[in-house]
Amino acid sequence: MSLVAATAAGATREGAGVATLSDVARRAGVSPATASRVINGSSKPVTEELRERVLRAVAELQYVPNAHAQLLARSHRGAVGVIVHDVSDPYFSEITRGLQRVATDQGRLLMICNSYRDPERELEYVELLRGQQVAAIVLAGSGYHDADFTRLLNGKLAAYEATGGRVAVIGRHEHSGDAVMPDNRGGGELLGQELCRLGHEHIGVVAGPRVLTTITDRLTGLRAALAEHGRDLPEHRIRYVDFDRDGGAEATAGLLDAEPGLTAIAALNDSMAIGALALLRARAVPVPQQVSVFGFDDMPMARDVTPALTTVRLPLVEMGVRAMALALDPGAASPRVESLAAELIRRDSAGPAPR
Amino acid sequence: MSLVAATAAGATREGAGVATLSDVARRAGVSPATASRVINGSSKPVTEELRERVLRAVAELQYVPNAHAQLLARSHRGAVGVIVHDVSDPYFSEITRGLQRVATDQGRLLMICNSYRDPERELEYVELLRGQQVAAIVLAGSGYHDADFTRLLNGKLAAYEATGGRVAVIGRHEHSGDAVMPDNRGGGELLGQELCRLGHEHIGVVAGPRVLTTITDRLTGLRAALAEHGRDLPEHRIRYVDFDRDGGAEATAGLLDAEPGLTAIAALNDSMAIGALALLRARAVPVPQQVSVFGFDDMPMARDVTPALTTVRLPLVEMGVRAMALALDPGAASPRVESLAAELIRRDSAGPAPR
DNA sequence: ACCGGTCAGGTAAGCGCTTTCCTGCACAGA
DNA sequence: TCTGTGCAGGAAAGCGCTTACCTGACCGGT
Repeated sequence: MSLVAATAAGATREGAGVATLSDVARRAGVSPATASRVINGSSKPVTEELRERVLRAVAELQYVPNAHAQLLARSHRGAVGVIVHDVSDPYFSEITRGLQRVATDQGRLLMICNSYRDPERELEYVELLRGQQVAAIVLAGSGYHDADFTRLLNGKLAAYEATGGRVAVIGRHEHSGDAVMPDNRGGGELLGQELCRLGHEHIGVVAGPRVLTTITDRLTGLRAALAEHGRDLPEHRIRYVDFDRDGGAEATAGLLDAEPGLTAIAALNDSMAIGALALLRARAVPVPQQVSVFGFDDMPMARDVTPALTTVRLPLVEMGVRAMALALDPGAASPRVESLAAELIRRDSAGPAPR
Repeated sequence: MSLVAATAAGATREGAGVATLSDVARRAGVSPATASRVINGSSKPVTEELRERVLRAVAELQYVPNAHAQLLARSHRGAVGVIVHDVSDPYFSEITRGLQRVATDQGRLLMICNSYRDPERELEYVELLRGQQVAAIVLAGSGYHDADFTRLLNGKLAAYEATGGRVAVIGRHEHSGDAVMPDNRGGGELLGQELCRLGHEHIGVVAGPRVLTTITDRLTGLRAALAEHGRDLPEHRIRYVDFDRDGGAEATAGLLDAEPGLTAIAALNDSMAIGALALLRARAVPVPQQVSVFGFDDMPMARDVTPALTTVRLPLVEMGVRAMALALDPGAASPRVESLAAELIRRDSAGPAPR
C-alpha cells in the first residue's frame, strides 16, 4: 500500500494530476483570487508584475481551467443543446449547419445529440442536457404519433422551461413553445400538383415510418392535391419503410412488382428517392421515360444523382438559423411559430406520364 | 433594487431556480447524503421508506442532478472528445459512426467538435476538451504541413497525456501517440496502377489543399506508381483547390481548358470527383468514353452518382472503431500504430483511355 | 445488565473555481 | 502628525454534489 502510494506520489510529483488554479497561484506567489482575475481578465485591476507572474505560471504548468468547476461557480449557462435524429443524415447536417452558424456567432458552444429516431433516447437527452445546464435546447426532426411519449416529452420540456431554460423545436407541432415549421403539408401539395400536371395516374408512394408526423403531413398534402384533381391514393400504393436509401429501394421493388403499370414513384425524402433511382437503374427501367421519380427535401446530393432529382425543397439551413435565433432570444412571451414554405425543384427525374 | 429582489424572489418561489439535491432532501425529510445515495443507487443500503420518499420528491420537483457538480465531486472523466474537420462531410460522418459505436458500447458520452480545417480552432478545442475533463481525445482528419502548428499541437496533447488523458489520432503521422493510419500512399499507388492499366497518359489531378498531409501522401503514392510505369506527373496538371464538390468542378474546368486532351481526371476525394462529374456532364463530355473520372475514399454516395464512381476505398467506419478502441484502452505503453489498407473499387466512371 | 458489533443515517470535508467583502497600504490634504 | 480616500490583493463563502467518517439505536452474547 505504501509502495503504491509512494509510486503514485512519485508520478504525481511534477505535473501529473492536473494543475489547478491554486497550483498556479502558489507557483506565482499570489492568491487564487488574483490568479483567477488575471486568467479571466476580470475588470478588477492587477499589477503588471503579478499579472506576468501568473501568466508565466499558467504557461509553465500548461494550466487549463476545469470547465465544470467554472460552470458550477459561475452558474453561467453558456452552451446550448441540440437533439437531432442523426447528424450524418444530410437533412440534419444542413439544419445543424444553420444552428451552428447562429450559435457560433453568439459565442455559444453547441452540444449535439443523436437520438437515432428513438423516442426513449430523446427523453434521456433532454435530461442530460438539462443536467449540463444548457441555456437552450433545440429539438429538430419529426415528432412521433405517440400520445404518451409526447406528453412525457412536453412535461420534461416544460419543467426545463420553468427553470429558465429556452426551448425551440423544428418541425414538431406537438410541442407548444417556439417553433419553426417547414410546410410539409404544402410541400406534399406541390408534389401532388406536379404529379397531376404531368398526367400521372398510377402513382406509387415510398413513405417513411408511419409513426413520424412529417410523413403523415406530407402524405396529407399529397392526398389533398390529388383529390382536387379527382385522383385518389389507395393505401396499397403506399409503402411505409425505413427512411433511407435501402428502404427506398425495397419499397420501389415491392411497388413495381405489385403494379408494373406505375408511371411515377413519389418518395417522401431524397434518400429514399435515391434508393428508388438505384433500383430502377438496376432493373434498367428508364427514368423518367417509363417511370418518373420525385424526392423531398432537396438535400445537396439531389442534383448529383442521375437523372438529377426532381424534388420539393425545404430551406434546411434557414430552418436551423431561425430555430437557433428563437432559442437564444428570450423575446416575446407568447410562443412564436415561424412557417417556412416548400418549393418545387424541377430537374430530370420526372417527366410526363407515358401514354 | 429591493423591488427587483422581491420580483426575483417571487419568480423563484415555487420551482424556478433549478431544484437542487438539498431541495429534494428537505422535501423528503432526509439528509442530502441519503438523497444522493438513493438517486445514484449507491451500495450503501437505505430503508425502503426513505428511498420512496426521496424518489417521490425527485419526481415532484422534476429534479435533474447538475452534471457539472457531479463531475466536479466525482472527478470521474466519463466523456470522450472528438475533433474532426466537419461531421457533415460524409468522410467524417462515417468515421464518427465508428467512433460512436465503440464509445456507446462502453457507455461513454461523445463530444464532437468541428474544426472546419482551421488549425487554430483545433488547438482551441483541445483546450476546451481538456477543460471538460474528457477521458480521451480523438483527433481525426488530415494533419497540416505547418511545423509551428504541429509543435504547438503536440505540446498541448503531450500536456494532456501527462495528466492521464488518452489521445488517439486518425491519419496523422505528425503526432507520436496511438494512431490509426489509412494507407493514403498505398491508395495513391493503387490509383496510379489502375490509371496505367487503363492506358491513360494524359492525366489531370484534382487535389485538395496542398497544406494537408493526406493530399501529399496520396499524391506521393500516385506519382510513385506512375513513375514505375515511366510516366511522370507534371505540376501543371495538378490543381490544388477546396476539398469539396465545387472545388472539384472548378479544378476540372481549369484542367480541361488548359489541356483539352486529358483522358482522365483523378480527384483526391469523392466530393471533388462528384464535382468533376457534374462539370463534365454540364459540358456534355461522355464519361468514361472520353474522360475517365476517379475518386478517393468511397463514401456512400459514390455508388449513387452516374456513372457510379470508380474510387479507392478507405475503411472509414473501421478506422473510427479502431481509433476509439485505442483511445479507451490504456494498453501498452508504446505508441501503437494500426495501418489500414486501401482498396480499389472499380465502377463505371473509369474506362480505357480512348485511342 | 453490560459490551461489542451492525447498520441506517447524518455530518462535514472537499472537488476547483468565482466573487464579494475586507484588509492594509500609500498617498494627499489639513 | 493625523485622518480620509483609493486601490491592489487576500480571505473566505459558496456553486451542487459525493463520500469518508461519525453517531446513535438496536441486536445478541456473556
